[in-house]
Amino acid sequence: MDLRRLRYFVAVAEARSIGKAAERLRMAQPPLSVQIRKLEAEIGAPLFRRGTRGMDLTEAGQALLTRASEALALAVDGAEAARAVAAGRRGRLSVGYMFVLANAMLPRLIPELRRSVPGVDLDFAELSASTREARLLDRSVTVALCMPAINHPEIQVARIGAQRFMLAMPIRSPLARLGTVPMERLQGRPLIALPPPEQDPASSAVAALLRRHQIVMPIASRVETVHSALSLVLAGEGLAIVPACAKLGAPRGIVFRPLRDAADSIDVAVCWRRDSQSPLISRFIKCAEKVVARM
Amino acid sequence: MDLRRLRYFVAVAEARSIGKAAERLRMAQPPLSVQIRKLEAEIGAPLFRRGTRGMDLTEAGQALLTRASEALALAVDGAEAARAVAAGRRGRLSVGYMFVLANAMLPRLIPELRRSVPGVDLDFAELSASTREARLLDRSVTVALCMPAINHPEIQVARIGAQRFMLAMPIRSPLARLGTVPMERLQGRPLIALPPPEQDPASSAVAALLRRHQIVMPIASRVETVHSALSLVLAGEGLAIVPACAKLGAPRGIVFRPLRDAADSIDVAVCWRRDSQSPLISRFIKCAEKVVARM
DNA sequence: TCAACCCATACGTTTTCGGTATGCCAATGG
DNA sequence: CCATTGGCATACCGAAAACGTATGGGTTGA
Repeated sequence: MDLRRLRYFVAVAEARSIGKAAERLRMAQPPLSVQIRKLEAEIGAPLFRRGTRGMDLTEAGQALLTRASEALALAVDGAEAARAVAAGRRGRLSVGYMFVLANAMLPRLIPELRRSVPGVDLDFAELSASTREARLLDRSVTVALCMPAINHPEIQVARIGAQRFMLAMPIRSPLARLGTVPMERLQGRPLIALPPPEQDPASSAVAALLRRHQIVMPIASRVETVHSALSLVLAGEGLAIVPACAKLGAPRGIVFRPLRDAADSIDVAVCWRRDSQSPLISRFIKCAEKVVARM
Repeated sequence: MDLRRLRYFVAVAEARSIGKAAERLRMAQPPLSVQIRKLEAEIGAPLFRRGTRGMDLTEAGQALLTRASEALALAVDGAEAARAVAAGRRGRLSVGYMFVLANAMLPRLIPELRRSVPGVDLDFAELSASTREARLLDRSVTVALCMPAINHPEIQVARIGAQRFMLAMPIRSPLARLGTVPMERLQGRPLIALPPPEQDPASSAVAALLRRHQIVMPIASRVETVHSALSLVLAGEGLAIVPACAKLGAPRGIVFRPLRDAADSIDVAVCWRRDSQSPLISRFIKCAEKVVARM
């Protein structure tokens, strides 16, 4: 069963004549006649009644015609759909994100994306650092919004901005009086930490910052997310060092202060599989850059 | 866009490997590899990611896969549907009939047909004699139940039985006393006639019967159908000479009597276009014969 | 009876497809 | 570190299929 034959068949059925159909198909009449007879031989039944004034579908031919037209349409539609997906005009863009970042970015990012990639299904999932990496690798997400970037040979990274570290504390903490908190004031105070570096690279940036200033902060608790950390800070369990964007959506009663002499920041990055060459990725990066720039 | 290529593509996508797919397709690996690359060239985008352990669909490939599978299924289904119609396993059988006959036959004919041609859509239409002929010729009905047969070079006929002529009269008519009515008793009595022979061949059979016995009956009325004739008979407008099957469904107050010395009968026939070679027609004839035999 | 129209057949040419042989690359194992 | 294995890609050749030109045959209509 050959698609060319079906195309010829449909043309002849519509033109009700081999000659007319051959003209429309830009070919000579005899080979078309041959192809139609071969199709009839393949089906095992006549598809046309040959009259003296052209061809006319038999009932079997009509049964074939409807399905053949559909099959043809599906084939060209399939090719077009594949091209559209390859060109980024259609498809799915699945984004893995972390809540701290997304809370600040998504409200602007989503409309930006809808404008930039119309016709593409968007799909967002809040994921922990290690899950983001895993789901990038198994391709169940297309891109991940990370802070900091994922470090993995298969994963490619585009830095789209940075977030300064801020100290988060309860509003009635004595440090809250200061506009900027000197690093040495952190010495010995309890820290609400994120999971250790092997699970979440964010905490290694904090650790590096403290180490550089020779500050030791005992770890009062380890929590999964920045927002959990802020809850413990509010409860007086300790201080947290978090990216500036955590301000958005932080509970009332928490204040944020920059750390004096510590211009440290943490990279905001888009990560994706090195072998995913979808044009949606660069479009996503452009959108994310634009949103981060205005944060 | 070639259906073979799509078939190969689907096979490779399912096997996730060119080698495995080639095995399943009973062909060597290199030509399959070539065909896949040709398909990718035609689409203009890679459909697979080539890994060291086989092939994996890209997003574009997935978009193509769903449609390609559907197109393949439709193509084979189309071929099968055409074969089924040609073999009479599916299709449509459109029957044109006259009410007198159908009234007696349809209740048995329809179940018979459903058993004989399951899967075929049945379609019945009551049509006048001239309309039956016209709609056979333009193929809007497949077969016609006629009494008598249609006479036309393009139309083929199978005689499936005959109906004796009966005299229909009001129950209180003096002739009703007789078990059999001698032809000479009809002389001069008013006749309720059907349309003239050029419109309905049935009336020419009646005319021939009367002429042979040298009976003249003035025509009191011409009506379209046998049942209209019976209504006028009931009203006392005249007598009617009708096929025996008219008894079924005749209004109360009408009696039917055979005509003595007149074994005349009118053929019951199935008619169809000479060039409609559908196997449904012979099945229909068999069913109709069976039903007529038990009338 | 002739011309026009339309489909079918015949034959030579060209395109395309499939098979075999072989190369390249990465992962695996001693 | 080298050899082996597994998988896809490339090259070349023979075979099959399709297309075009030329032509035949049947029907319609002037």
